[in-house]
Amino acid sequence: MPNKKDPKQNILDTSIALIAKKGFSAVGVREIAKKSKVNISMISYYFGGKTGILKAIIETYFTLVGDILKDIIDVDLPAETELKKVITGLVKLINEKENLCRVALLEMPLDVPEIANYKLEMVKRNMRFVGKKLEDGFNISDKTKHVIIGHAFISLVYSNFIFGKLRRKEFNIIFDDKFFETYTDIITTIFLHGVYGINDVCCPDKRNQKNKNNKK
Amino acid sequence: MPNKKDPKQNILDTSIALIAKKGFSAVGVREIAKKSKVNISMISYYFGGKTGILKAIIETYFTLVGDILKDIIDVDLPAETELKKVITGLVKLINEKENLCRVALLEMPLDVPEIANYKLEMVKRNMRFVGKKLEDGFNISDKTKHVIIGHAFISLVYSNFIFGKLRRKEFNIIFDDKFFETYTDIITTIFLHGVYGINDVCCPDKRNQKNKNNKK
Amino acid sequence: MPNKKDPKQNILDTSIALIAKKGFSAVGVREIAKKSKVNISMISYYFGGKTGILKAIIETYFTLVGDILKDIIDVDLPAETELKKVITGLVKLINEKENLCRVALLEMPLDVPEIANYKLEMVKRNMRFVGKKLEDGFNISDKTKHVIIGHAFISLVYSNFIFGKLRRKEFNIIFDDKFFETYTDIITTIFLHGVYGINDVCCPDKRNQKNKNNKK
Amino acid sequence: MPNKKDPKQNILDTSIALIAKKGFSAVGVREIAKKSKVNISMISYYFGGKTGILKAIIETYFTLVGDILKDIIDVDLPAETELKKVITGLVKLINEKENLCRVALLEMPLDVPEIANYKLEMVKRNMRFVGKKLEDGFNISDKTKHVIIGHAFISLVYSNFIFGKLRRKEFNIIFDDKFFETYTDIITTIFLHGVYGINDVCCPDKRNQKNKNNKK
DNA sequence: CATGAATGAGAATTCATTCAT
DNA sequence: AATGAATGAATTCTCATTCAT
Repeated sequence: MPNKKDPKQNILDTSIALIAKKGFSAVGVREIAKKSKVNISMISYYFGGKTGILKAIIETYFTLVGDILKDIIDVDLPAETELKKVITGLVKLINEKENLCRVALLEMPLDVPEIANYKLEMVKRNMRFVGKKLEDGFNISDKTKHVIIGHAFISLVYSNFIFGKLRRKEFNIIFDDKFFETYTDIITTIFLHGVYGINDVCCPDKRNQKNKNNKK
Repeated sequence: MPNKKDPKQNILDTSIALIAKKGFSAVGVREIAKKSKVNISMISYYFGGKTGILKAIIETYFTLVGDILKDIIDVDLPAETELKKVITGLVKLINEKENLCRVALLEMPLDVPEIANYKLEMVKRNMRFVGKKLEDGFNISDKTKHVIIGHAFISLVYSNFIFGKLRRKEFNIIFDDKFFETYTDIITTIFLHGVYGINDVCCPDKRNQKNKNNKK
Repeated sequence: MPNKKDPKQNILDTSIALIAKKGFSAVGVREIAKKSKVNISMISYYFGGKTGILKAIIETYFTLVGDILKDIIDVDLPAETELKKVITGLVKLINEKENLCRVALLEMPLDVPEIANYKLEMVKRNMRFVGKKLEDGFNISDKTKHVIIGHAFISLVYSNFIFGKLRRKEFNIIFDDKFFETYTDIITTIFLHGVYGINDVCCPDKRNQKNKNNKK
Repeated sequence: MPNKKDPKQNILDTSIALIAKKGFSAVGVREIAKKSKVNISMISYYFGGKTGILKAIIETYFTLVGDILKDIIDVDLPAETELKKVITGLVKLINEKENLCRVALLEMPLDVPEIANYKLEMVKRNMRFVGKKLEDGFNISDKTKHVIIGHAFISLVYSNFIFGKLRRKEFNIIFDDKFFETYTDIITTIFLHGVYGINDVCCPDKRNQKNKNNKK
């Protein structure tokens, strides 16, 4: 429990929870300070102001995502396996740090160009990974398609978190490890089958066996 | 241009644009009133307060979606065709009223239970449609899978709008009718192939015809 | 029930009830209009604005008080009898139109000199009556005493209404005709005995019999 | 002059003066802040909002009254002497802090139950004192009479302040120490003689000499 | 390093009144 | 005569930030 140890991390954790719930603008520094049990001035002191918190959150998120990607890319694997690993890694991240992901991805950059640009840079970098996979592994080279499929990919991975939150109480589904396993499987299947479908290629698994002509 | 005609609609249009850009909490009634060129008091007068605007937006959106679904469901069609028609309809709606959709779907309900409940009800109603299709047309009856695939569906359909906005200026892609045609095709393909993949069934088109030359 | 008949009186009645409860400034014209079931503009139309209502209320009250005094003064009676009649009349008025009296007497004139002056004029006129009685009937001619006793008189008469309202629910006293009879008796007794006491004269009733020389 | 020293007391003093003059609802926090030469936010900061000021005023008043009563009750005195001391104490308080008294006593509680209940509790406590005196010293035990005479008592004591304010400029009476001495004497005389009158007992002073048994 | 009082701009809402219909 | 939409000023309260201690 690092809450008592590091006030900066404490503020960050509280902020993530609050912003995920209410949105950045709707959360006040007073509220954050009170819940973090630190003095109001500490927020300006540590983060240079309210927007500094958002920046720190976004940085944390993209660092984590970067780590996931780097670990997978470093090892040379077939495109499919890589994608599956990436999806698994991302879903694990979302599962563990859902609020962080929500804030980092969905909160508007509030006309703060510094944040907007940083976020854009990160998104681009991650997208480049998907783009490369599509080109290398699936013979899709059209840039427009890259964009569409790239966004489809990230949307699929995050779908449960974007649209599921509102409906959690409605279901008696328990969001345990088993659920996330199923979730990862289904999302991976949809994406892989879906992308093969774009290339008019059936059955990814069989493709590998038959070694059909999917030239790069 | 009905801006000069109906001040209520004028306020609504301005609000949608501003909220889509900055988020609900970050937009002030002053700003809305100024851009709408109406008196600040008119917002309370017409909508009973700031949250009334958000409520009106959400109502408008779900009415539009309801109309799309109703038109398609009324005619009895095969599941696949229906899904494709729904996707086409939704993408058209998003294309025409992107900001409205963004606000209605992504804005947090701000702890206003009235809004949250209404939104939830609408989401549930629409989800039921996807659930029925999955059961009738794709032999998927597990409830957990319905939820996951349902959210995957809506995420896919909206993917370009959730994650694409930030990157628009980066690409020289023009978001014209042709783009949205391509977009609709790809999303439909991904979803259909993806869902068939879950059932370990290859090539949806072939499945139906069982013959070859499945040219897209 | 004149509510449906005369909208002006309707507005006035509603206003009296509301202002008595919440105070003049705390009551809005919207509230009055809504409860009176008339259009908001009618208040300006009939009374020339919100303060016009207060003016009308004060005028009504002092007219009623004036009528009471006139009826009693016209007939030539001994001071004591007159005072008792006045107290009886006023208590009856308060009993019947408590809210009207409360508003007319206790509401601050809000820096509207027109109202303040009118009210002052009325108070002076009524006070003159008490002053005359004190001089004629009780041999008290010192002006300072007139003021003090005059205010004591009016305070006594209104005491139940000024301080009693808050505590009504506390008691199981029923404010019926019998109560007001007792109330009138006690107040009259206190005032008469009290004023005689100032002159060091015991027992007003006996005084009349003994016809003592009550010098100041 | 503590105005420059303690901004909280400064706000309170200004508020008392303004509310006494115009009524609680008619006074705005802007006005208070401006006259107190503090920032508007300080009112919420110190008192938690506008109603917090009223609450603080009422608390101050009843604390002061409680102190007066306690000092007198602690010493065991005959009922008459005690009452006279109480009246003297209260008149002194009113003289010194007239506006405070006016606000605490006459301002409507504005439908804020917290304030209303507190005020009621205080009024009840103080009334109990008068009730006890009436029972012990004057053989008046009927509860209805207690209420009537209790209110009469407080009304008498405050009479000059309730009805006198409006007419101050009219008289050339100077409200100096001598006036308040006269005022205290007259009020005490009226009340004592008045209450004896209720018991049909003449001349309280003589009563003591003659040592009559004054049964009701 | 840490505090919390103080700031002034800005938040949403409500006000009494007016005016075209 | 009567309506109700529209106005703009005024309402209370909260905001993120700063600064002296």
